[in-house]
Amino acid sequence: MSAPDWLSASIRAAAVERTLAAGQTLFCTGARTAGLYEIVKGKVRLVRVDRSGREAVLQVAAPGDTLAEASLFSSAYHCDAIASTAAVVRFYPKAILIGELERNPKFAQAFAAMLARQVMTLRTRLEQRNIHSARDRVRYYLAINADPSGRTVALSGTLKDVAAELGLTHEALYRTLAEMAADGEIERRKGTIRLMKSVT
Amino acid sequence: MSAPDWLSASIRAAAVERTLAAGQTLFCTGARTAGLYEIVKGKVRLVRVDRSGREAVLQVAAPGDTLAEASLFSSAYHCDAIASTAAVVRFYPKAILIGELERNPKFAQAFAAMLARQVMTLRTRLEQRNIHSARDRVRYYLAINADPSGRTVALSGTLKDVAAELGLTHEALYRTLAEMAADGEIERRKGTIRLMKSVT
DNA sequence: CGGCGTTTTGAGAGAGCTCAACATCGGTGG
DNA sequence: CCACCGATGTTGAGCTCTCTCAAAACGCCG
Repeated sequence: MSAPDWLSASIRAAAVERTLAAGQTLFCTGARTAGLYEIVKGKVRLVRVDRSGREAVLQVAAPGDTLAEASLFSSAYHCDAIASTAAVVRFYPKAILIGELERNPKFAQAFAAMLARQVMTLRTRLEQRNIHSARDRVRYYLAINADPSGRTVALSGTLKDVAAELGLTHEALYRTLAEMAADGEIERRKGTIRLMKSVT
Repeated sequence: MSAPDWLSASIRAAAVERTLAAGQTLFCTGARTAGLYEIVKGKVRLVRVDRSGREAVLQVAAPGDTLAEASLFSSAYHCDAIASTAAVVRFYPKAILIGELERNPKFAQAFAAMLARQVMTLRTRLEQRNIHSARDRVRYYLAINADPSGRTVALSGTLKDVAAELGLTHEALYRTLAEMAADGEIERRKGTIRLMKSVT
């Protein structure tokens, strides 16, 4: 969720890089936890699959983000990690991180802060899921992902991906965006969306 | 999310207790963060209110749980905390905790572990919200909140509260429970629900 | 050019939401 | 002790909204 400025040089040295093809699985639910990953390139999504086969997207990690931080304290992964695009990840073994956590208070604090940010992000997503109207949910998404000017939103990946992240079917998202564009609320461009109304 | 075994005695000493009436607000969104709270008695819920007035329940803290941990690293609260019942909370000032975090690696590690557990809990709730069928969502809730025997679930508070936690209207929850009882899937008793089918 | 995945649009149905009425329970006060 | 009151619990009916299934246009890449 943030550039890993909290990873000290000594830890970085112990890291191993790994390349993933699009669609490749990094780890599965139930597998023993080995450590955490930092995304170097590409996108990796964290999902859980329920028995009906639906895929719930828990997180989409972009370069600089880390994956599976929580699993440091757990013996098995609780989600599947799948590369959305071709990707490169850096792997940090669990034992080294835990050792650093015990020895280096600065690192421990930074790590805790990172987890705290994750908690807030997840809460925001939970709040988003409470919005029933597709249009309001899209508005919320746009508001959160808008660039500092609050005027444009860069779309991460395909609209289909965005739909999954929003918990909508892709059809519902297409329709909603089309309506919003027709109402002049947004303007669609290649890979970005311009907000015409300022976000309250 | 866990008994605060990670709070050292010296920190405990600095804590202040406070009593809340049912419905009373502990803190509001946007207020400057003062520290975190431990629930001693009663229940306090963490909510966000969207512009349509809907209340999204982010967490229901019971005795032993802590509230607003993430806000240690943030200058303002991001949710409202409201007592669901009459409650007693213990307040731990931010400055003391941060000091301890820097000085005591054991504490920092325990704190990080607690946050990691929160992250997993939130992900589970996010997954739950992805389930569209009311019945499946209730099943999921029952499975998660079942006691070790996996046979009975103690209802925390009113069914209305549970409905809010599940992201359902209370009518939908009532109906679903009635149907499940009619189908022999559950048995309803005062304050508890017995699962008749074992959870897969 | 052909194939595959994304993007679009259409029509229908199901499921939960909304509004509404009523029952039930617990507490309060006369 | 009983009437009253508010909140919870319960059930009914209609409606809206998204999901689902379907089909077609578009864009990208080999």
